Parts: sequence; C-alpha cells; structure tokens
Amino acid sequence: MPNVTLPDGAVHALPDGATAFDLAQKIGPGLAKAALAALVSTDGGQNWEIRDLHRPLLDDCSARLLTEKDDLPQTLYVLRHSTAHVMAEAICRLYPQTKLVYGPPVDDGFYYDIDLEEPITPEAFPRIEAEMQKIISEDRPFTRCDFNREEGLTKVRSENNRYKVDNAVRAEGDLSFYVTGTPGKNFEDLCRGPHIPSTGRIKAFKVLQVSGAYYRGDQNEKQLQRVYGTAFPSRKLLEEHLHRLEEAKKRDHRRIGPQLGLFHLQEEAPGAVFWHPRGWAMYQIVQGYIREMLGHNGYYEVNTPQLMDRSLWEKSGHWEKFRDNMFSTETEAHTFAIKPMNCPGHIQIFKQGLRSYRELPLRLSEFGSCHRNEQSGVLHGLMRVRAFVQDDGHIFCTDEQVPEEVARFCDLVKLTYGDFGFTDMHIRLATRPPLRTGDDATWDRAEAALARSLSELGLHYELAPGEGAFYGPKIEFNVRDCLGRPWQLGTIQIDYVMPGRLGARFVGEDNTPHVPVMLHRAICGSLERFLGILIEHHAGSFPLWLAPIQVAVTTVSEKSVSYGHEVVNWLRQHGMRAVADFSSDRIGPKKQRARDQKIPYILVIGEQEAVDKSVNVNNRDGVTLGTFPFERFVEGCVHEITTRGREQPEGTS
RNA sequence: GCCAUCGUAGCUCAGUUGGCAGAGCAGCGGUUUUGUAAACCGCAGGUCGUCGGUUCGAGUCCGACCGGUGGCUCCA
Repeated sequence: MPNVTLPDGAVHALPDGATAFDLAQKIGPGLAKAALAALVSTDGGQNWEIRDLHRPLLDDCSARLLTEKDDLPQTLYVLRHSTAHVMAEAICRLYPQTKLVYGPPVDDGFYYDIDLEEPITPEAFPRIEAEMQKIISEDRPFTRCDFNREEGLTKVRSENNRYKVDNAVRAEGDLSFYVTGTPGKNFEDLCRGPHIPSTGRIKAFKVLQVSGAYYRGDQNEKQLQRVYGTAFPSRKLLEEHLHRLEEAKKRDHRRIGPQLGLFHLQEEAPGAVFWHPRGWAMYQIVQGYIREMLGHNGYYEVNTPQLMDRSLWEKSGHWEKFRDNMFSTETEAHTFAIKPMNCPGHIQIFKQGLRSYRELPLRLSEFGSCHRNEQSGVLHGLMRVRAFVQDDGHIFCTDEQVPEEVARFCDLVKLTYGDFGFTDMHIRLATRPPLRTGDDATWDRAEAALARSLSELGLHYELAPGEGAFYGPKIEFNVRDCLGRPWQLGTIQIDYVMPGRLGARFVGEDNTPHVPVMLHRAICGSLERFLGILIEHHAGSFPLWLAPIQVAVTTVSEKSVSYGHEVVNWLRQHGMRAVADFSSDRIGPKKQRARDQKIPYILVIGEQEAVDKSVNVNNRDGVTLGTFPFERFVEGCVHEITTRGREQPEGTS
C-alpha cells in the first residue's frame, strides 16, 4: 500500500497497483482530466522520473501530476514525444515503405528519423499534418506493453527493421513497446516512454522541416531523413512559438547587416566578409575596446606571418590533423600554409632569445587574420566563415601559474561581456576527447587545474566530457542573447603539448630548461561572429558606443543647412560619428530614413535651433526628447558612450 | 562533404498550361523649401545564378555545376 507524498506535503495512501491517474482522481476529477503524466521520486525528491499516468505508482514515493498548464520542460517532453509517435504513424500510413529509426523530443520540439528512399518534401507537410489530425481525432490511448528482454528482442527482430533491432540491443534491461491504441490492432513502436494518456490530448502541433541526418551521427552510415515538428499544450502557445521564430528571423544578421550598410557577402568569396564603412567602424570599435582591455591586463600585442612553411605545421601537428581544413599554396618548391590559428607564430616569438622564468607569465595577443577551409555546408553568414580574426592570445607560464592566469582571465571575460550587455553567462568544462595527444597523467593534471580554478572562483560550470581540443581541455564561456539563444564566445585552453613540440623553453629557477605551459584564450572568439551576435542581440539598434553612426543631423529646410553643417562639424570635433541629411525632403521622411538605419539620435535643425545654437533631439524609437543646447546634448552623449549605456545620462534619453 | 530546398532589377517580391520580363521601395532628373512615421511628375534599371539539353519557342521542362538557406557530419 504505497504512501504518496504530494508537493504540498499531503500524503495519500493508495491501494497496491494504483496509478498516478488514480491519485489524480482521488485529488479531484478536474486534475484527473487535465493530467498528462506524473513526476515520481522514490528518493525524497533527489531524482525525478517522468512516468505514464496509467502505470502503477512505485512503493512509497513523492509524486507530482503534470498538466497542460504546468510550464515545465517535462510536460513538453512527454507531449512532444507522443506527438513524434503520431507523426511517425502518419508518415508510415502515407509512405508504407518507411522504416522508423529514432524519434526523440528535443529543445523546442521533436524529430523522427526515418529510412525512406522517396524524399519527403515540405509540400508533403500538410498531408502529414492532416493524417496526424485524424489520429488525434480518433483519441486512441497510448498503451504500454512490457516484455522481458528475450521476448522483446524476439518481437523486434520479427519486424524486419535493423534500426529498431539496434535500438533494442543497445537498450538496457527489459523492453517496452507503446501501442497507439489497441495492441495487435494499431501502430506500435519500440519505446521506453513515457507518453500522454491518449492522442486526443495533443492540442497544437506542426511539422516544421525535413533534413538529412546520418544514422547514429556517423558520416559513414546511411543518411536518413529527419522530419522535425513541434507540439504545445495549446494553439496559443504554438502560435507564440511560431511568432518567436519569425522575430528571430527579423533579427537575422544576414538581413540586417546589409540593410544597415555593415557588410556584404558574395559568391566569389564564400565564407569571407566584405566589411563596409559602417560595419568596419563597429569592428574597429570592438577591436579597440578589446585592445584596451588586454593592455590593462598585461598583454603585449604582436603580429605574425600569414604564410608559414609546411614544416612548421607538421611540427605543430596541424598538418596531420587539419590538413583538409588548411589553405596552402606552392611557390619555389615550398609549400606554405595560410595560418588557421596564431599559436605557432606566438611560439616562434617566445622562442627568440633565451627566456627566463622571470619573464613569465608572458601574455601575447594578436588580432591575426586566420583562414580555415570550412566545409561548404557549414558556412553561415558571419557566424561560420572561412576568413576571420579572433581576439586571440596566448599566455606562456609555469604549471604553478595556471590557476592564477585562468582566474584572471575568467574575471576579464565576465567584465567584458557585461560591457557588451551580455549578463547571462554560463560555463562549460570540456574534457579529453577520444583522439588526443599527450598522456593521461598530463590530461588529469590539466583538467584538474581548470576545475580547481573555476571552483575557487565560485563559478558554476557544466561538464562537457570528450569535447576538449586535441591538445588539452578547455573552459568555454557561453552567453545568452536577448532571445535566450546560447552562443559560445570565449574559451581558455590548457596546452602542455604544442610548446614542447615546437621547441619552446625557458630557464627555470633551477637553472635548467623547462617547457612552458601555454594557455590559448579568446574572449569574443571570431570578431566576425561576435559582430553577428551583436547584430542579432540588438536587432541592429546598437548602444551608442557601438553604433557605427551615432547621430543623424536633419534640416527642416534649406534655410538651416548652414547651421546643420556647423552641428555636424561640432559633433565630429567631439569624436562623434555623425551623418547629415540636408536633402529637400520634408522632415518626416528624413527622420524615417534615419530610424530605418537605427541611428540612435536624430537631430532636427530648423531656424529656431540656429538662433539658439540648440538641437532638437529624437531617438530611433520615434520619441521626440526635446530641444537642448548643443553642448548639453554632446555632454550627455559622451557620458552615455563612456559608461557604455550602463546608466542613462540625464537629458538625452 | 551529405540530404532537402531556393536563386527574376540595388532591396522585397509577382510572372497562369512553355508564347513580347512586371510592381513597390531604393537610384537618377525635375517640381516642391518643407517643423517631426514616407510630397508630386518623369527617367533609367534585368544574359531570369552559370553552362548544356528538350522544343518552332524556355524565367517556366530536363541535366550538370556555382552559390544561398535548413539540418547532419565537422569546428584546432
């Protein structure tokens, strides 16, 4: 007789074999009707398992019933998993040759991988959705059928589907199937569950896209078709989700960038950026800011060659590992590679002369132009390019100095992101990958050093096993933008391998040579990508300090053009980036054009302003802020720029 | 690189069963001299991604290639 504890602390004694549904009914018929699944914990709430409503509850446990109204990831997980089954059945009905593979819920929806020769195209989505709607209207219960492992394997082997057999063999313990309706009569699928009570509970869903996906993520395996969809507890939530997708589309840097005259891409230079004056202005602002921060933090900026001989890349190990992704060129019997990264160059600088331990830590930074021959299919606007510049840097230090350097870097990263308006930072620690150089003892030491630094700083982090670089583990710094999308920006990586391979040495206190540890680090990562993220985060409406054009000066009529010139010149004298619009349009369209360009301040100059030496200030949101003496406007702007918008200066906004 | 999908004017898009390549905005010229979310008239602008094929005739149908997009693999 299980005692079930509810979230409010109430304890219900239920008969043996009672289900979560029975519990819900006991609490209230409304809840029983609304419940989709249950969260159950047998260890006092440490670990929670999502379970079918109609499975018997475990012995004494804590339980929470999930309804459509619960805005919990688990609710969506179950709902979407079940919708994936419905979609799979619909596809099997429309395409009887389909072999089902795997269909999990994912962030924002679900997918189902299928093996089917005939391509499913977006035109087929409405047909699939209509078929799904039929299944939903039939309101068939999801029925769990448990088998012991032997019986289950026999059953799945009879289905003539190698993927499902694979799934079953890899699953641990006993096997379960879910029937969408009556066993023996309706669609069934090997599945561990859980599911919602019946198909009729699916209120809002949509088939969204189809793409290729290798079986088990293996390039050498068969390419399957992956059909994506999503589901929500209500039509309204689905609409909101689709609306969010539209909003994200409006922020797309590939649309906004060219619109604002920041950059363009063209097919003769795939993966490389043509920066226009306004985009380059932003680029320079970001670079200048980082340069200043690094200067304050004891870095020396350097510059190293674009082309270096193949032999150097062979020594560093890049030629062996990344040859396919490196551009190279032949001349006078030499093979030169265009640098894909700056570290080998920095090691060459380190190696000049005899280094003493007294010089460590030596921090070198470089805005070096790097090229990587990324596969054509991965290129994506500014976010994934072949030619880029990182805010790159390498710290040469001793083993003992690593924690201190990592800590200093973490502080710098946090400060920098704050200045760019990214406050939601999360950290991942990526550990040794399967293919790597260096022995396990070295990896142990490196991973422990990073973990210790993070712990000592009190920074929370998530472990990313196997995601480290081939030469060492790394810390990844991620931020979320204003739409909640995560972006990996900064990184710091310990490298015990490359300095040794390239012959870097320093003389230690003991008067013998030692190999320095090298920390690879970047705060923004690729500046191209960082600009892309800034564009999407701000939707083109950049804070004043980043805005490529800060002020548009517009005249009411020809009578004010002379004062307009004066204002533009004054602004430029004060270091502000200003443009003039003295065209013969009326003030309305001129303001509109400046707003379209997301220029933070639009000054209206008329005869009265010329007399007062004042400016009428408007912002890009269409708000008229008032008329101010010119000097006061500039003071406000300067304050806003130097504080990077962290506090609003009086009188300007 | 793989699967799907797309490519028409600077931008956003229309173009019927294969039958004279279009619109709005932007641009240029003119009129208007303007006080806060787009004044008026006119002009110009295209090898319909490229190459090949089918056809009396191709933006439209077929093939190859290039590039973009959504994913997959990859991301030192």
